Amino acid sequence: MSLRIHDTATRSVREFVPLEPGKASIYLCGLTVQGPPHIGHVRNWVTTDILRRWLTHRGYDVTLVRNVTDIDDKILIRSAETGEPWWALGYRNEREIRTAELALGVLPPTYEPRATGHITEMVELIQRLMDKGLAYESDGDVFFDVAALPSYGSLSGQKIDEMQPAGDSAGDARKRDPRDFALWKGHKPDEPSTAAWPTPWGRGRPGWHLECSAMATKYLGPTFDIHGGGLDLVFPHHENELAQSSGAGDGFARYWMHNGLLNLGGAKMSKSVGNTLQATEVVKRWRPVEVRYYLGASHYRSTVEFSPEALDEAAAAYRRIETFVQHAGEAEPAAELPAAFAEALDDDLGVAAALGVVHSRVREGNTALEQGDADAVRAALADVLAMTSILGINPLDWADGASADLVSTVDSLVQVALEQRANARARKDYAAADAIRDQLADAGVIVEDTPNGPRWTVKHGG
RNA sequence: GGCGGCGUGGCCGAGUGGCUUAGGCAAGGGCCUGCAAAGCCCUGUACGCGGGUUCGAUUCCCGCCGCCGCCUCCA
Repeated sequence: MSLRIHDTATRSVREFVPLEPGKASIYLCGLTVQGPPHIGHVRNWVTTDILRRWLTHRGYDVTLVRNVTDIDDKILIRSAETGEPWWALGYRNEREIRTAELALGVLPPTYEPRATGHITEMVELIQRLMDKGLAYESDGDVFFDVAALPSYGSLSGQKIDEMQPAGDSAGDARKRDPRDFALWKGHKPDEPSTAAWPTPWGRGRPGWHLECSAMATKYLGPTFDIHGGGLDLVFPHHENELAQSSGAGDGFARYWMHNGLLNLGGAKMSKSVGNTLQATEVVKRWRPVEVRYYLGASHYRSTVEFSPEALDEAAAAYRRIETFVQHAGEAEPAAELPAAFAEALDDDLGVAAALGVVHSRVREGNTALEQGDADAVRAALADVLAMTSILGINPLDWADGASADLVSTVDSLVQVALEQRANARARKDYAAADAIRDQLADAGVIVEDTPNGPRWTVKHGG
C-alpha cells in the first residue's frame, strides 16, 4: 500500500501522488515571531517531522519549507510596548523556535524564509493580481477583491454570503467588500520607518496571507505537494493564500493537511487567549523525548487537551520502550519495518496504531529476553529501533551523551560496589547488600538483579 | 446565523457492521525474586442519550444533549 493523507480541500483521505516522482514538497506555516513557541506549535512540528521522516523512508526526496512571519501588526504593537526594535524581537523569538525544535528532535526545515526577505516576490505577486483585476489599491492599501474570484471559499467550505461580518477590518470603508483582505498595508505615521518598503503603490508592509503565497511559490514552485498548518489557519489564512495564488494562475498546494489543536483548560492554546505553555517550560519538567512521544501519540487530526497526567502516562509508555532497548543489547535497525507499522503510517499517519505495533514488539522482545532467545531479542530490537527512528523517538538517539571513557570508568566503580554487594548477599547480609544498592541509587545508579547477574542503568530525571 | 470536528472501559488513546473487538498507564491476582526493580501471564468487558436501517450497530442514517475549532490576529 502507499501513503494516504487527509486533504482538507476535499475533506477526504486521498492517496499521496507527488507532483514529481520521488520528490515531495511541503510548505508549513510557521510562527509569527511576536512571542516564543508554545507546545501547540511544537505538536505541529512533531506531526510534520513524522510525516517528513516517513516520506523520506518511503524514498522521497523531501523539501520542507517553514516560514517565519517577522513583520506584522502584533510584532509592531509589542515592539511599541516594550521599546525593543521589532526586528530584534523577531530574531529573539526566532532563536527560541530553533532551540525548541532542536530539543524535541525535530529536523530543521530545508528552508526557513523570513517574510521581510521576500518583499520583491510579494510585490510581483500583487502586480500579477492587479493585472488580472483581482486586486485594487485604496488609499495606500492594496486589497484582494474577493467578489472577483468565484472559487473563493472552496477550501474552507465557507459560503461567502453567510459569513458573519465581524472584526475591526470588516468595516473598513476603503474596501469594496467587507470580506476583502489586505495584500499590502500602507505605512502609518506612527509605525517605524524601518517597517516599510517601497512599492508602486507607496511605502508599506505585506499582509500576512501574501507572505506565504510568495514564499511557498519561490521555494517550491507554482504548484507543490502539501501545505500544512494548524486547523485554525484554514480560514481565513489558507483560504486567502489559495485565493491569491490560484487567482494569479498558480496551481499551489495539491494537498492540504491540517493538524488538530492543542487545548489547555478547555480552550485552544493561543497567544490571544493567553493560556499558553511555552515549549521551554514543558521540556524542563519532562524529558524532551517524552514530550515528543506525548505530542505524537494521538492522531494528528484530533484535538488534544493538554494534561500533566496524560504526559506522565505517555512518559511511562516511552520508558517501557526505552527499558527494553537498554536491556536488549545491540542490533542494527531492521531494514524492513513490520507490515502493520507501515500500514498504520500509510493510513493518514496513524501514529497511535503504529505505536501499538512498537509495544507489541517490545513485549515479544521482553519475552525473548526472559527466555534467553538471543536471536529473537535481536530481531525485536532491530524492529523497535527501526520503528522508533521513524517516529523520532529511538532511545539510542536520545541517550545521554556520556563519552565511552566515562561510561567505562563509572562501570568500573559500580562493579566494585556490586562485588561488595554480591559478597554481602552470599553471606545473607541483606541489610548491607541493600545499603549498597541504596547508596548507588542515591548516586543515580539503578541496580536490578537478573538471572545473569545484576545490571545497572543511570536513572533519568523527571 | 453559516462551516467543520469530537463524545470509547478508572485514565490516556486507536479502531471496526458480526471475527480472540489495538496499545499504554493505573488496579487486582499469579510467576520470577532474599527483597526490590524490571519483565512475563491472567482479570476487568467500554463505546453520550433516543429513535431508525439491518439477521446483527459502538461502527451507517435521523434527532437530541454536551464539548471544541473557524467565520477577527492565532500552529
